[in-house]
Amino acid sequence: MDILRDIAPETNRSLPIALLRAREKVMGPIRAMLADVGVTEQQWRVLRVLAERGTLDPTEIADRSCLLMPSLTRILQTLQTKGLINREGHPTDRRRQLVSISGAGRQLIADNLKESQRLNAWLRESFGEDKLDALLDLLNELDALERDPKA
Amino acid sequence: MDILRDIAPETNRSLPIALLRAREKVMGPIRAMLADVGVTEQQWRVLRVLAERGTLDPTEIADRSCLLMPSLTRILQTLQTKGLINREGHPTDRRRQLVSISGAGRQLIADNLKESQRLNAWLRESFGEDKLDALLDLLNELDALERDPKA
DNA sequence: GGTATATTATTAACAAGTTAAATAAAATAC
DNA sequence: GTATTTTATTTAACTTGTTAATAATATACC
Repeated sequence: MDILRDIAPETNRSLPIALLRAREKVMGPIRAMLADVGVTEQQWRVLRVLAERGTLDPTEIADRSCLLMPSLTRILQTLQTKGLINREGHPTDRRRQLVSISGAGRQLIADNLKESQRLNAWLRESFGEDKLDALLDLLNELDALERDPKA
Repeated sequence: MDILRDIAPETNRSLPIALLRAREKVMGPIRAMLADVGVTEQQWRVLRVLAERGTLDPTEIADRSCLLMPSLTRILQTLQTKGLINREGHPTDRRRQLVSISGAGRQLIADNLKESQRLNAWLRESFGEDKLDALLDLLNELDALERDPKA
C-alpha cells in the first residue's frame, strides 16, 4: 500500500511539483493578460526576446526563450501569419534565417507593458524583494548543476 | 529598440524562465528513466498518487497530481488501456468514479523505485539538503500568495 | 575536388496544456 | 414534484512539449 512512503514526500515537498505550482502562480495572471490580446505565453516570450535583442536566428531565439526548435518553428509560423515578426534569409548561410520583430509586434508589447510591470511589482511587493532574489539565486544554482550520466 | 529594458531582466533573473529551467533540470533524468518504461511524466505522477493514497476520484487525482481535468481524462484512458489502473463507478454518486492502481501499475512503480531514489539522492547531495529545503520553502510560500483580481 | 560529418531548420506523430462548451447526474429551490 | 442550479466528467479545438526522422547547407579532411 505504501511502497512509496520513502520516495513520495508530501506533494509540497516534491520539487518537481512545487516548481510546477510556483510557475502556475506566476504565469496565471500573465496568461490571462495575454489571452485578451490573442497571444500565448510562448509567443510573448519570443516577441520579448526579439524586442530585447534585435534580429536573431531561430537557434538563438530558441535558446533565449527556452523553447525547443520544433515548437519554435510552429510559433514563428504563427507570429508571421499574425504579422508580428519579419523573416529573411541569412546573407551567407542559406540554412539559416534572420528573424526580427515587426512594428505591429512592438506595438503589441507596448500595449501590454504597463500591465506586465504591474504584475512584476505585485510579485516583488507581496513576496518581498529579498525572497525573490534568494529564490532566483537558488533556481539558477540548481540549473547550473552538472549531472553525470550514470553516477 | 529597448522598450523592454526595464521589464525584461536577463533571462536568469526572470522568475518564469528560471522556474522553467530548474524544472527541466530536475525532470530531465526522471523523464529519461520513464521513457524506457513507456510512461510519461504525468502518467507517472498519477500512478504515484494512486499508489500513495489508494482509491480516489478523478477530481482529487487532478488536484494532487497538478493536472487539469481534460488532461487527466486522457491520461486515465491511456493508463486504463495499458492496464495500469482500474476504474469503477461510485456506489452512491453516479457522476463520479473511483480509480485505483492495478497490480501491473504497482509493479511498474516498484521497478523504477530504485532509480528514482538514486535521482533524489543525487539531487540532495549535489544541491545540498539545506538549500533544497530553503528552495522548497520559498516555492511553497510563493504558491501561497493571494493575488486579488485587479489590484 | 569529393566524400564524410556536423549544423540548421522543418516535419511527423503522439502526449499534454489550456480554454470553452457540452453532457450527465445530483442537489436545491419553490 | 418539477424547474433550476450546481457539480463531475468529458469532448472539442487549438497550441505546445517531446522525440525521431528528414532535407539542405556548411565544414572538415583526405
